[in-house]
Amino acid sequence: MSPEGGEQVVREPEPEPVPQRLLAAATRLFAEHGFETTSVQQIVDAAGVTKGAMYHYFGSKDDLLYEIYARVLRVQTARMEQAADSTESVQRRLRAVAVDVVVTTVTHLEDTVIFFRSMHLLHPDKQAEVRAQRRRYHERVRGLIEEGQASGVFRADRSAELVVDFFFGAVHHLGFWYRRDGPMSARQVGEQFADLLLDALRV
Amino acid sequence: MSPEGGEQVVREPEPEPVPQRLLAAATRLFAEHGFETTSVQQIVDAAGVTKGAMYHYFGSKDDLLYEIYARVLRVQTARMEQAADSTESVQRRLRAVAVDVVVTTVTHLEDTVIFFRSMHLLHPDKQAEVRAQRRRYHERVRGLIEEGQASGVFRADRSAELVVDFFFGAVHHLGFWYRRDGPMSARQVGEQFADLLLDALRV
Amino acid sequence: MSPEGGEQVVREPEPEPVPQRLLAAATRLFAEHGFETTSVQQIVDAAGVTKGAMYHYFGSKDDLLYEIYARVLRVQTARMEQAADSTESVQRRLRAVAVDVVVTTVTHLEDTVIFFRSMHLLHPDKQAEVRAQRRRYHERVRGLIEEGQASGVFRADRSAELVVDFFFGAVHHLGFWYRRDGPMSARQVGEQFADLLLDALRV
Amino acid sequence: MSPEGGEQVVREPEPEPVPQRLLAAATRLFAEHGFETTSVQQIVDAAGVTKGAMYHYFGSKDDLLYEIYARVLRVQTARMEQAADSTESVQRRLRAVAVDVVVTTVTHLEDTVIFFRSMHLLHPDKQAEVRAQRRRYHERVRGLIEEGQASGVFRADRSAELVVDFFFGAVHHLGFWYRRDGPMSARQVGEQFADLLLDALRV
DNA sequence: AATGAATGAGTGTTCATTCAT
DNA sequence: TATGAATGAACACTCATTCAT
Repeated sequence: MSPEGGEQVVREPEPEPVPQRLLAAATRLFAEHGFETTSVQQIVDAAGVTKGAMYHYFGSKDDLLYEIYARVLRVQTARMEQAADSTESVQRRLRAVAVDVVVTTVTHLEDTVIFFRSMHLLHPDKQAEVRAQRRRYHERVRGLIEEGQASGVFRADRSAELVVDFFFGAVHHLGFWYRRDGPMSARQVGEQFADLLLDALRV
Repeated sequence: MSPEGGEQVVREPEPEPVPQRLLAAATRLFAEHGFETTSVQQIVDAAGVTKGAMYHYFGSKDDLLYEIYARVLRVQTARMEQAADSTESVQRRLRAVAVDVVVTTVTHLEDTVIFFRSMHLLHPDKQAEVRAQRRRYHERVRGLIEEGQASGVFRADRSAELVVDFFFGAVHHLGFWYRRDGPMSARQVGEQFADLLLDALRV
Repeated sequence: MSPEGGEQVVREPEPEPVPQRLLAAATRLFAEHGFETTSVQQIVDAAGVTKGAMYHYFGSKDDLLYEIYARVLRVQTARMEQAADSTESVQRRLRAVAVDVVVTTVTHLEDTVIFFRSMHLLHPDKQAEVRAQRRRYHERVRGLIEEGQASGVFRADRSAELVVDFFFGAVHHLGFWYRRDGPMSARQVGEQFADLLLDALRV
Repeated sequence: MSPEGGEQVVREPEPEPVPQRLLAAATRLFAEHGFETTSVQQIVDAAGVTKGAMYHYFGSKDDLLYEIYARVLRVQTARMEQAADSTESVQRRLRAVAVDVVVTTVTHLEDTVIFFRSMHLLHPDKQAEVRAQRRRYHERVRGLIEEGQASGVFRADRSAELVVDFFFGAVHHLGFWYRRDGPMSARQVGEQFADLLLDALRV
């Protein structure tokens, strides 16, 4: 197995660290078979480690689920804030945010599917944490809409809150029908979803 | 057991039949604790029967889940078809369908939540059955949109299919945020969701 | 369904009585799937009756098993006694008994298989009854051998008891290898088994 | 836990490993109460372990049954081959094989009883495995008989196959009557069974 | 950092039997 | 005679987690 003689050793590519391997395996299995129907044994087998190793890095099976979604949420929040805080017009900023959330949701479609399916199995405290983070996200977007309504570029007789719930409902449901090997790219869907959102706000 | 004398006996109100009691108990518990984390024992205890009785009427725990959602789907399909096949203008018909699906979804919000959470745990055959039924539903609504696009009352540069997926995504996600004791009635949400849908199709 | 008017009614052939139908169904199912892995529901379904009907005629599932084998044992005992008590020479009588037990065992091969597999599941009292009846059977055959040994036509240095156990062991094991659609008829096997038995007793 | 001082510690005798304890307990209980009427709980209680431990080592209750008999079959096959392949005369080799199979069958009488009673409950694949192994065993013995028939030391007008079925039928039925505390030792029965087998082949 | 044997509480499901009708 | 809904105890099996090493 190990290099026998020669000075010049050809290194195997550094394997992914154990925690990453575990998260990747868990994501795939949870998406394929569901959180509850995937056993810790299956996860560690798929990751090529043992149970002891998993419990060394993660406190519980729940922790894996939490980490999977928390990662996505961090990424989405960072990207959304960058778009929302830019110097563009509010229409362009809202459109950018809308396209981006579709694209990143599709990029992490498994994580999103897993999450909306299984959030209710998480410990209430962790559920609350994620919900709070999601709420902050929604509120920033709602702020964008209200900003446009206040400045007259968006129609003001639409409830900004309801529009946000409507739009993100559609986005969070992507996992139920979007197929990566289907006819539309993530960006195409994002553009069209953004169109539909802006339709609803056109004066 | 039966009344002995001739005097007027006060009858206990006829209790709900066992299958209905089981479905009601299962719906409540699945919504509250999730499908996988609710045991058959909890269900039969809540329904006041024994496990044997449950397995007399339902083949499995899965069957309960299936029945819960199949019932809703039957109701929604019947109501949608009535609205879609009326003699009103296509705009009014589409609006009626949109309002109605929101109202019935909210009426059966628990069932809907349960279903989208747990569909993946159903036997593949049953999943396929439900999906097929859902697809027929969507297709009828898409037909309505295409009818309007063909007759020029809806803008034709929106993908009817994408609009359907967008709209029903938002509807199916209602369970994640709508609260019956909140500020908006189901009908109010339905009217506003219908507005947003028609915005997207206005020429 | 039943004839309404006409004098000349065409009768369906009288169906087998319920108890017989139950025993026949039970025999087939026990042989195919085993006693323990056949449910009472399967038996009554196969017999085209309901559970209540079965419990009307049989006290328990055990009773079916008992009846199945008791019937065979009665037949075998009657036939054996007829052959053993005839006026032929002892060699011819023993041979006739040997051939006959093979033939009747093959005729009722399912019952025999079921019985030796499942006797231990019977209530001890019923087990004892059957054992006693079997023992009487064996003893009558042993008597035949001892009669031949006493009269000098069979070699006396073979233990009659052991020969009986040896021979009937082979007979009772027929169910493990004999196939009705195989190359040998029951009678052929019987003749050869009889040969082998008499070989062992030849002076 | 470990010895603290330098003085001579008296070690408890190393306990049997868990898998062996489980097999021993299962054998005893299956023989006493039958396979189907022995619960896994009874087995693990008797072995002094928990269910989890059992399922750590054995895939199922079936597996225990399979292992019990597979072990015996391995032993019997090895011993038979040693006797059959020796340099003795074919008569002496066949006799040695016959005596030995009786002795080892009696030594493992419980396993044999269990097996012939319960083989039909095994998964078809495992049944096939065992049958195939048994068949190889029978065929080696049949080969021995045919060898003797070809060289003229056994009478050739007996079907070797039928003789094998006859003899092993008797052997496999030992469990129904042989008692270890009875008047005959296993070896005595073996010698007499061998006599009866050779009687049938004497020219 | 990592193992893997062992735990023990819990799961969905089966089934012979009873009994009011 | 016969029904079939209902019982209730039992069953094989699973699994997240622990812990001595």
